[in-house]
Amino acid sequence: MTYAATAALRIRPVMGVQQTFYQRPVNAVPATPFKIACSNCHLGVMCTPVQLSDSEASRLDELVATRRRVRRGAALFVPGETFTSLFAIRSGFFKTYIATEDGREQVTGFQMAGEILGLDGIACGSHSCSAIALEDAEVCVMPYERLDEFSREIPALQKHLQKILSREIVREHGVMMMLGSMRAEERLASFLLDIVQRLHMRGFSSSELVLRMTREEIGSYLGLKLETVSRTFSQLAERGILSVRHRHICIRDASALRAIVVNAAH
Amino acid sequence: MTYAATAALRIRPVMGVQQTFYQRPVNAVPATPFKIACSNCHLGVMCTPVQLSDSEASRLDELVATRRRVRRGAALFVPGETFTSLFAIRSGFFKTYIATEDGREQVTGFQMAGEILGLDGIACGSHSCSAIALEDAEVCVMPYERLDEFSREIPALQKHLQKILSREIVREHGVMMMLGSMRAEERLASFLLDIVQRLHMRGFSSSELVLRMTREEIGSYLGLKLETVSRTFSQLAERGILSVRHRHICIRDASALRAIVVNAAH
DNA sequence: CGACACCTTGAAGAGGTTCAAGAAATGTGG
DNA sequence: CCACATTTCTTGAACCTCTTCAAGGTGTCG
Repeated sequence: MTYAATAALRIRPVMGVQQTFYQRPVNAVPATPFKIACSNCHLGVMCTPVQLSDSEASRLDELVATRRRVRRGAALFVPGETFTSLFAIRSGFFKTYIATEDGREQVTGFQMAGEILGLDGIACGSHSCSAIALEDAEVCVMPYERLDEFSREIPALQKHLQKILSREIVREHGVMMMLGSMRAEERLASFLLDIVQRLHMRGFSSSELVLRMTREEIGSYLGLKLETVSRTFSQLAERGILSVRHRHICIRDASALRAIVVNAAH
Repeated sequence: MTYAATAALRIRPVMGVQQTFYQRPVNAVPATPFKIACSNCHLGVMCTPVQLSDSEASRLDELVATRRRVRRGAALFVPGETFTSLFAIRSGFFKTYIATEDGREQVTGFQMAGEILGLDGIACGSHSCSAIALEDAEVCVMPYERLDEFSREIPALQKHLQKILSREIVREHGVMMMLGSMRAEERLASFLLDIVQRLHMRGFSSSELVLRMTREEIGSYLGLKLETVSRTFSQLAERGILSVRHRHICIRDASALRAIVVNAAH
């Protein structure tokens, strides 16, 4: 077993079934192996790539001030909270959402290990959305001031933070496309493909997954009501494209699922 | 007339009616006057605020490599094009949109003078969306490498670029909310309020505006068909909230318009 | 094991889309 | 500068997708 794989296990222990959501099926072909320990972690990509000298690399170890545990259901930050740090997800699963005065909520994303939370706070010094852990989680706390200071010394870091921000913008463009011009079935299909692809990058199955969010949260993200999400799951299952047992999803016909997203003429 | 107002005229000449879209009505109370010439320009905010020494400020004049004219209907950049520069809009009006293989388009935003284009290109070194001028425009070309270099010397600049990126993320959260959980009328109302507020910040009327985009482009942005946009305009006009003469819109009852966005219970 | 949260499914209804036709602006070329 | 072609906009009617309301089922957790 490579160091990379060990690291992966460290990030997301694969133990008992109860704990092991998004578990890699026993008989699955090992997914594309990691090149380095943190290759599936933005922070990792932020630290490791290419042009870092040893001294720079060791300097980066100081970037993470502390770790912070977030229990399932608890908030990592809430709107209005002063922005002090970015958070790299070490383990666990989050949702972010915004709320309006009149009580409407819109889930803006689901984040998993290796992704960065808190980017919204840079804009005006306080957070504008909530980040809620959907399973017990641990994050690396990176004080923004420190990050900024390090960026000045390590140009690659500065550039990388900008890339992470830009990537989020591009991701949201995709969400806008989905919300603006796809039908329910296409939205759910592209959602599942997105989640499963990101899990696959982390070494999990590309066909099986356990959702960490409710139908209502999926619906909020997709701009649909929970009943519509449920019905659409059922329809895809009936057509043999998925098996759905509550939150346990198995993609039986991935190309059919992709075809739904792409071929959806009109 | 203050220098600020002069500068505003320089940016957007107010001459004949044919040329003067978003014209400030003759009898309108002058809108919140500019504090400084570029206060309504991200680039300006990037350059001018607080902690810049004279030498730093003069250094920033070198940031803009060239100006570039973009004719109405022409592209500033297209998907796949190598990312080299950010663009500050000096005058004119743009739309950005992404397209899928199957020909669907989604307008991701409308940009006006003082706003920054090209942020999507940072993510992976090439642009992922198109930027099209909706009226003859001029942009300041800021080579990214140079920007990056300057950022290292001028910490405030580095921070400001991050803020611009983060602000775009937050803006898109708002779009997601709109697309995900608002009805047609609410979407159009929030769209108009957004546009008119941004125009007002630039010294134009807070009640009159001339749209630079078609119903179809508005519809694409709002996740609606052009017919629905047209009908919704008509309904709002019938209720006395707007006057609509093609692209010339007059907001007759701004608080009613705001109430549509906020009070939309459910 | 029982309470609670979550999910599924049905039926009726609303909001938005589609298709179609005509009217109003805009731009073009003579 | 005017007439014509083109684009853009409006409006109607039928249709369809998704929502709403409601009831019952399933899984989870204390």
